[in-house]
Amino acid sequence: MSEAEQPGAEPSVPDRRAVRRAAKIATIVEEAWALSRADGLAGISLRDLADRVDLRQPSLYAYFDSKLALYDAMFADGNRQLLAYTADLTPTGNPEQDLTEFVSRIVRFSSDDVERHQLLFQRTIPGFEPSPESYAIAIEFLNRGAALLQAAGVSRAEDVDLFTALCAGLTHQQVANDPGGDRWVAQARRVVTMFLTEVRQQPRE
Amino acid sequence: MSEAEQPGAEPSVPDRRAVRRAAKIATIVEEAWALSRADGLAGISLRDLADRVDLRQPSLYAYFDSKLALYDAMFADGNRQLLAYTADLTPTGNPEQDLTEFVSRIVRFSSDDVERHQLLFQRTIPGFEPSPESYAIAIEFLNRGAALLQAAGVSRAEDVDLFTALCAGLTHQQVANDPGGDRWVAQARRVVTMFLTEVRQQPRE
DNA sequence: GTCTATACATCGATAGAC
DNA sequence: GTCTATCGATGTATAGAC
Repeated sequence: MSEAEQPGAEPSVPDRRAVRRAAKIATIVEEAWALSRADGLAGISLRDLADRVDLRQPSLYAYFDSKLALYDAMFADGNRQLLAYTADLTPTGNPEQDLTEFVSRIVRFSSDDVERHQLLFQRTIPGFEPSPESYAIAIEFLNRGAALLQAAGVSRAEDVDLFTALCAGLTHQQVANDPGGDRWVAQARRVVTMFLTEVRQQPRE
Repeated sequence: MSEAEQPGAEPSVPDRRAVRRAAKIATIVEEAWALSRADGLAGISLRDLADRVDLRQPSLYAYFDSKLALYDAMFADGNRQLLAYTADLTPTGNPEQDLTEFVSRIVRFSSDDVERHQLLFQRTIPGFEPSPESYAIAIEFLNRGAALLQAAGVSRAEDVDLFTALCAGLTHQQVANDPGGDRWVAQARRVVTMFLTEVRQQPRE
């Protein structure tokens, strides 16, 4: 916890400042999620948020240019959480098994936090569009799914479209009708099997 | 346009008033949809809405107790539109064909109006929950779908859950990634065939 | 960076006159 | 039912001290 500078360690000072700043931003985003769970995603008040992080409302502008910029940071954060949520998945050599686990995770992830799901997968905040930097994280996740599909021999655009619709459908129903439960999570394997059977039955192109 | 009362036609006056009132409410709801298409569902301003229907903002409260009550009227209206959109579907005796047409209609309906889809199928407005009366209309539509499934020999809860997820997935992807288009509408038949094949392959209970 | 103080426009909602 | 007037809260933004 020493605040003393090491001689010759000059660059460490701005680094420490950057670390502190990043930590504060992380705290703000975390509290913003907490607020959204209480008042809805669109119901976040910047004054309430400032209270939670021991700041005055104008001081939030030292970290975010606008409320939409806060949503953008939350969007990036949520997508990073999604990547982390599926990070330990290692291919077993059985594509059907891998896809099933992948789908289960996605549905569970959405079910775990409805507001997060709303921000990541629904366009609900008027005027909000993710920045290219934040969107890149979302693309990274999509690529991970595409790689799994590729390993299962799925690459045609219509087949990929079908798969994304299946994932979206399971998550949507899970979130809307059984949040926190597993009524649709439980159908992940069935859906993947059904999907692969359908795709493999199509004539090769 | 006579305002004179007919002798002995006393009950017709409150009736006419009720009709006028209902017509005004219908106009307000219609303009609310138009506004939501421009500014987003959550972006509706009661002042803008009042302007569109030649009222001052507080006068809207003669028709709706709150903004949430307006959303409730829109929810009921949207579900009535959905019922009307599928009203001319008559069973052909071919359940697969009937289900396909049903799914196509649902997806197209959602694709036609993203904000309407958002209000009907997503929980996006903080604090909004449909009233029992409005929700009953939604249930009526669900029952229509359940009847079609029954005709196709589908009645198990897991199978119905799977079907609703398939519908939700197609509509979600269509709305999110190709609004107004038909990229996922075009997969309706494929999805229904895939679904019925899967369901009929399960052991009878 | 953070604060106090303040400003502005907009919002949903209410009171009370007519 | 409709109006005018007004309220409190909000998002947004800035000035200026420390």
